[in-house]
Amino acid sequence: MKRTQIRKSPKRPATMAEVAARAGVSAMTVSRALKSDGAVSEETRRRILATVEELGYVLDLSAGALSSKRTGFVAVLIPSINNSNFSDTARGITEAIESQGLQMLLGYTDYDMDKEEQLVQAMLTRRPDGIIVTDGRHTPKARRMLQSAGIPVVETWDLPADPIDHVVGFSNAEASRALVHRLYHQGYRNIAFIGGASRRDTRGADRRLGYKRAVEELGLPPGRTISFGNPPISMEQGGEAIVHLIEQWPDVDAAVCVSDLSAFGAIMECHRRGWAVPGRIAVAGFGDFEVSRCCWPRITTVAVDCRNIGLEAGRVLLGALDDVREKRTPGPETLIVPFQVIEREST
Amino acid sequence: MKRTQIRKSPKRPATMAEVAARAGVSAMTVSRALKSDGAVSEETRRRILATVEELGYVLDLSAGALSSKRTGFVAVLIPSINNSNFSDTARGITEAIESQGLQMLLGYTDYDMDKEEQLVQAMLTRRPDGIIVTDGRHTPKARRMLQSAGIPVVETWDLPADPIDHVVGFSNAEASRALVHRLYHQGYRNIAFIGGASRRDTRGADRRLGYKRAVEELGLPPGRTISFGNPPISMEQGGEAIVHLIEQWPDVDAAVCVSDLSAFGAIMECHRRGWAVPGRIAVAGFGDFEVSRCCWPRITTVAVDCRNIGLEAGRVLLGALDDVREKRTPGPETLIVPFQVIEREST
DNA sequence: CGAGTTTATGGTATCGATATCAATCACCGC
DNA sequence: GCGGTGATTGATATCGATACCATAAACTCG
Repeated sequence: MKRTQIRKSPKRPATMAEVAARAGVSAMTVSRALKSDGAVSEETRRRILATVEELGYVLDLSAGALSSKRTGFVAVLIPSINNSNFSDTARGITEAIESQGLQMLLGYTDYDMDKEEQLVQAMLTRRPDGIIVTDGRHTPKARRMLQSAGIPVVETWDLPADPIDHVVGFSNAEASRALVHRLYHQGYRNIAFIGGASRRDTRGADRRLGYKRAVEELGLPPGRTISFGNPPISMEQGGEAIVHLIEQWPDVDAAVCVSDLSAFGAIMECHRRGWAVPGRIAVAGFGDFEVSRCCWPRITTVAVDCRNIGLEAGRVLLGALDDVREKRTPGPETLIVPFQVIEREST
Repeated sequence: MKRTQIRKSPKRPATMAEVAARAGVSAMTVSRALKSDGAVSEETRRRILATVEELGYVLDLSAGALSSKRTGFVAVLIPSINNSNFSDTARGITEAIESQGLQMLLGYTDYDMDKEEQLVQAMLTRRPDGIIVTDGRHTPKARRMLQSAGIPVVETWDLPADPIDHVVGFSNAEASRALVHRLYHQGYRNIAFIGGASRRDTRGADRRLGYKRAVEELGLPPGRTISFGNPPISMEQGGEAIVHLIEQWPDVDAAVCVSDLSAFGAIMECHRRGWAVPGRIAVAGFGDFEVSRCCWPRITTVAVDCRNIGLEAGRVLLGALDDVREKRTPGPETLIVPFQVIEREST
């Protein structure tokens, strides 16, 4: 037996059916009126929109997602939200996809592959239309889930040897190598590396790898690396590290840091101790953070256009979604974005 | 006429019904087995989880949300994702809610009320279980939508005169006022304010207001304020501003900046020009960013525990959600978080 | 002017889960 | 051995939109 419930309470939000009834049309017509593409006469649309306004109706996309099989979500995993490089990428992604009515579902992995795996699972639970990750390495299970999710995947900030699907990135190792070569060109011969030993920060590990390759190629004294705890590496840790570095190898004349933040911390510590930068030791960073452009001495670094990585990743994803819709099946796309060594006063 | 579709394609993800059929139980039992609380015998659960694994089944929450009328989303609006104060708050919120299986839906307002209004609308479309905003002022329409959404609302980073629902924040004006008083106590008498004139950054405007009140109370020369463009304010802009400031009022002995970032930029510019900080001019900031603790001179600032604001906002929201579930109806909660003036070498 | 096409709209099935209530079964105490 | 209690499971209706197809009206053109 079905009983009609009569409620006066305006608590329960209005449904599309109610709007339809009130406007004297079918629910389907209301649905069309609320999409931009829907073919509805101008007059009807006006009437419907007025009713929507009157009832304070808000479309329920979670219901729409179920029937249309498109959620309009793009899952995005970044290592940390506090790192402005990654948040710039997230912003770029947002800019690229919001014009298509897509919305970002953001998660932080804390530089941890296991956390990434959990997040991939949690995100897939929301049935995103696509997913963008900030890494080229994953746990086997995460990889499997990404592959079999049946949605476009974009790996960014890396150039994986064996991509899952699409890629928008650059080689952290190559970038770091280029930076060391530049320092060599400037005349430095005892070059050390600070950071990047953590198993967690794979991009940092790649940068260290590039450093190692470079010192080998150039015949410089190898093995001068200092590491510290888990990412995210702080400015303070950069300061501590450079002190250890100079204690351990007093002849070093340049330090490449895994990121500008640690480079900045290192330089400030040098100031406090009266070590001239670059007189006593040159310091370079990675990432071209705002602080590096603004501090004194300004920091030599590797610049990548982080926002652009996001824009391109979003663009590639949109393209892939279009391909699915149009039943085209082009192969995965790999886009290599440029990096640039910027020489400043710290070296 | 209905035709049975036989597909070999594993493209289409498995459904709960398929898992159920394969495990020889009903869909309802699968659903229970996948929730932690569900009452299912150990033996059945094991069998179901094995089948889930075998088929690579991933729960579809977007379908679950429709029937349970709970999406598990918490919408969070922050002014900018690149500002580590706000991203720390977002991180705190995530920490607080993820234990309850809730997920954050993040949006950036770009310090723009109109954008906030659009975002509120877009977010409500996803039917979040609650919403957290980083402001106490909103467009009339945004306010109306928040009020009538029928979900708990938490306003943070502010103490609105007329709260919508719950509040977790502090008075930016009071904090700024306290900072000026501290400078006065240190002996500064010609104190200026940099930033915060934008109609967009209401927190910045409040800080400027607190400054004005303080100089009035203390009988100091008023009106020494410099503003610059729209937020987010950059380090570079802080540098430009302090130059204008000193040109315009050569007798200023201290500058309060709307944020640590502009304070840092100002200090660096002073370095470049050979103006001693604090000898020629003292500089204070707001927000206790990492750079202020690490640079030299370290920057006097107002510290707020940003992550804690997020944790508390999350906690308040969870409480409110519990209240709804248990049909309790306590009044809105207002939690005032402390701030602290930290005196360092820049003043 | 009639066949063919386009435009606007509605009816119905369906997306994939969960709420709710009912049914079954084992076990317990007296 | 019987009613009662709690644990486990299932059947069915439903959440609120959109896809898909059908239909009616208006319009096009040789």
